Amino acid sequence: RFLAATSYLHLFILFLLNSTEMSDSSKGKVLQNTGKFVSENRTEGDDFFNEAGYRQSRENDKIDSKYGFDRVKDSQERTGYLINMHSNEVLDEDRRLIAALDLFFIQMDGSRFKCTVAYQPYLLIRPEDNMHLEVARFLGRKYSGQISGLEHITKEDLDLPNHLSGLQQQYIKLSFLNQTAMTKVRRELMSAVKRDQERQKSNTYYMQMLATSLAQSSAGSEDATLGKRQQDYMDCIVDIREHDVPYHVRVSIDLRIFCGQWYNIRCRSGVELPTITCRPDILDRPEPVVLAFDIETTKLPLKFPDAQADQVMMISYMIDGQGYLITNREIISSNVDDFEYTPKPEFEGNFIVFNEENEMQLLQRFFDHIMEVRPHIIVTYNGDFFDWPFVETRAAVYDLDMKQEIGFSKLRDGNYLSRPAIHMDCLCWVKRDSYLPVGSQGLKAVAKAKLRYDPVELDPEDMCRMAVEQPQVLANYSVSDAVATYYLYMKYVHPFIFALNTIIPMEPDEILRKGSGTLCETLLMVEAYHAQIVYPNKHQSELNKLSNEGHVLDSETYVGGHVEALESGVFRADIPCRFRLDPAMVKQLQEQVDAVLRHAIEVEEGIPLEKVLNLDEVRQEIVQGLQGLHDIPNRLEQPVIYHLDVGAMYPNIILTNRLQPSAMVSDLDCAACDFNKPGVRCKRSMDWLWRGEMLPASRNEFQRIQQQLETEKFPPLFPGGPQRAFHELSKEDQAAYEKKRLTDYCRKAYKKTKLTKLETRTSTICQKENSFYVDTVRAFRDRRYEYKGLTKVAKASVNAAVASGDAAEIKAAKGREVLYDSLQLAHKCILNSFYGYVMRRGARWHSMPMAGIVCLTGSNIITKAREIIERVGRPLELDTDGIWCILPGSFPQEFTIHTSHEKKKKKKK
DNA sequence: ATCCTCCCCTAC
DNA sequence: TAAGGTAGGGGAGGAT
Repeated sequence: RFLAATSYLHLFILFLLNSTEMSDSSKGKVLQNTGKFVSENRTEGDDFFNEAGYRQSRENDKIDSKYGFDRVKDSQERTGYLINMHSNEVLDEDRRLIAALDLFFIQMDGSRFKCTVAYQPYLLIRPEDNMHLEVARFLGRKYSGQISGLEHITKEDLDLPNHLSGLQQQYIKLSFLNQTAMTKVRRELMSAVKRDQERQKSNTYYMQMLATSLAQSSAGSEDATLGKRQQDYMDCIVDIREHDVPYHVRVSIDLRIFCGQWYNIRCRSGVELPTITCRPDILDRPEPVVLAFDIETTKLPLKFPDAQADQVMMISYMIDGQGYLITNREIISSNVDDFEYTPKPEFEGNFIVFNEENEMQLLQRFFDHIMEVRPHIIVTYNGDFFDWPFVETRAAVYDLDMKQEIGFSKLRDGNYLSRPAIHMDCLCWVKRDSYLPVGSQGLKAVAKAKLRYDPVELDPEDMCRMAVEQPQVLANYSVSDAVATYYLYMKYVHPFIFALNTIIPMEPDEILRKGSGTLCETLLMVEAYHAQIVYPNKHQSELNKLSNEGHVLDSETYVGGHVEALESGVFRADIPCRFRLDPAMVKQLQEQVDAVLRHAIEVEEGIPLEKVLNLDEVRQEIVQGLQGLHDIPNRLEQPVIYHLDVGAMYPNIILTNRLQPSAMVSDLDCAACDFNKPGVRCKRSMDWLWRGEMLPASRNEFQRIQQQLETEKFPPLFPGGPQRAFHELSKEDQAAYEKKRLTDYCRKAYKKTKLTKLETRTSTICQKENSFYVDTVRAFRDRRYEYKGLTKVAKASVNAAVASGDAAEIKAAKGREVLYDSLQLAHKCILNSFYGYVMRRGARWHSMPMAGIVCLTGSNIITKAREIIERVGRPLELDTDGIWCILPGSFPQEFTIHTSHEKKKKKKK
């Protein structure tokens, strides 16, 4: 009774606080006490209202308002560009905290608003067959305080035997008011499922034993299980799905809401779902307020700056192209005047200087300026690990709380983030998407490679001296980093991230920072959801797996790309080489000339053969050239050097063979499938190479070591705790101890710790399988082709501009060329990840056979190509999908085809 | 002195 | 917690 009294008192005080606050801020509309404040069915352990959650939600709204994102309360229709989203919690009309997604919009005129979509988080569970109703009733009772909705649904399950005939899997969808409630219930459901799976495993062994010895036990065991079922329905839950989808990803997928798009938004009363309609017809991008900053600090000679002892000397930043510099006059010996730093005409930088007395005033000035302009996006270069933590620490020295001042603080993975403003760290883009080698990932090198100018460089050891001796020079340098960061962001990072934003259901800063495999998986989740396909759970690797021969596997994988280094030396077009051609191969090429020409002209260029004007001449020239090579196959002549490569090899292998994790089927899958009739063509057999590294010890030796471990004691879980027996350790720790002990044993007994084995394995790929995976890959490949096409167009316009001598146009066209080229490169990285993703740890769609097949198929293609080349020239080096080679200079190479088609001229190699 | 493992970095 | 993959060269440093 006492507990109940305190909690009511608590709620009541919070309620009072809340309603006064509301009437202050919401100007007009005040949430009324509906009288449902303390609802009848509320129970003690009820999580619908928790104080911490409520305070957090208020905190969230406060900081959002500080940046001008106030929650829309009227029902007027607005058009807004969705720039960001964050999960939040709001009170419903029963004053319960419910999960919601805050959407951050910019309007055409630059004004801002926030709109909130309430959406219940959910997960799926699958009870044993014929137990759905009972389990649903049971769960509804057991979790009446937590579960807010319970629904029987069906989903496409690609692991379900015979699903191609239309069979679907049935699930119970459990919805929750908020994530706290879901997490709590999920924990118990998951351990129930885990228990069941272990029972299943031992059951199979048991059943196998039974099947071999006895034959008449089925009737009795059914009765036994029936009795048990009535005891505890928790044990009837055999699977749990989609319980680990981040909330904002869930809402974004289900409601098809993506950042980087325009929407019409009309809110309705209370927390009813607002209507949100996409406006793909609006193509203009709004211009968000972008602030890029960079700091210079003092430091000791040959040391890295230490935020505890060193100071910020300068902060330079750009806001929408206008530069600012704040100096710390305690360090900088004289005032710095306004100046200009424009490394290139298109990267203009006029700097206004604020000379502040000391570091505290410098920081305060910076924070005040941020709150004055309220940037949508703050840009840094390695700000996550240098600038932000340094500023935060220095501010704390003066009792300035950065989170209080501007809303930024260290959140997940040590990244500095805020709710209303996005932090874009350009270094993340450089690492994942720029295709620059690690040695060129410094800001200076990136500016050179991507912005195409030579930035000011300065030895860090000279900086402190220059603060005293040459403040203006230091200012120039300081500012150059802010300029590079700002324009790098505007030119490359922003267009790329906000292009991906429209197809990947995440927050912009996540799209910038997540691994490429996560981006792939999220794209796949979007496709799967809309194809009604239930998500597989995250893949878990088996601990201390045994090989087919009973050895403990240290690691297993597949053989990857094929590499050959064939010749070394200096090869140049002006140094003659000796060639020994194979006349039979030359003859063969000669015979295929017609077919090759037709394919190149009709299929690749899309020009009908009859529109070609000089087909015969070209054909004749090629045939004659080859004839010359055929007649004199041993030659000493100047070479031509080629790199021949297969375009987008892995994605195309995936597409042509319809390779996808769920299509890798076993005999059992096919046996259960209705389409499996004699002579069917849906089963494609493909080989791959498995490679395992295993410990040489036998199974018996391994078991002896396991028995030995059972008798030993192990270090406590926490210092000072009791020692633990082997079975008290976690499964992972057990496996680690086993492997460690076995390795030591092998070193002594076998004098080696590793046996490597290769095996050719064959897998069947179902060609009828639901194609959502390959469809996703194809869509992404085509997206990349679009950017490649645009690169080509831009290149052509550079040439046209050069010809016309229009300086401004040359620059603009070159800019477009670099932009589209880097967009297509970035897409290439994610495209290739669709192959690598299937072997990623924890991938939902995981498959070693699929990755192995991709590589072996590619390896065969490139090997075949090399065999042809060595008969008409000399291959020098071969790597995965390309061959460096030399051919005789007289080999037929380049021809111009004239057509009457609207494309006037075509060049063909 | 030699081998082995780990780490870093690049090519694809 | 979050996490594309394999092939392969080369250097540092420890074990034998």
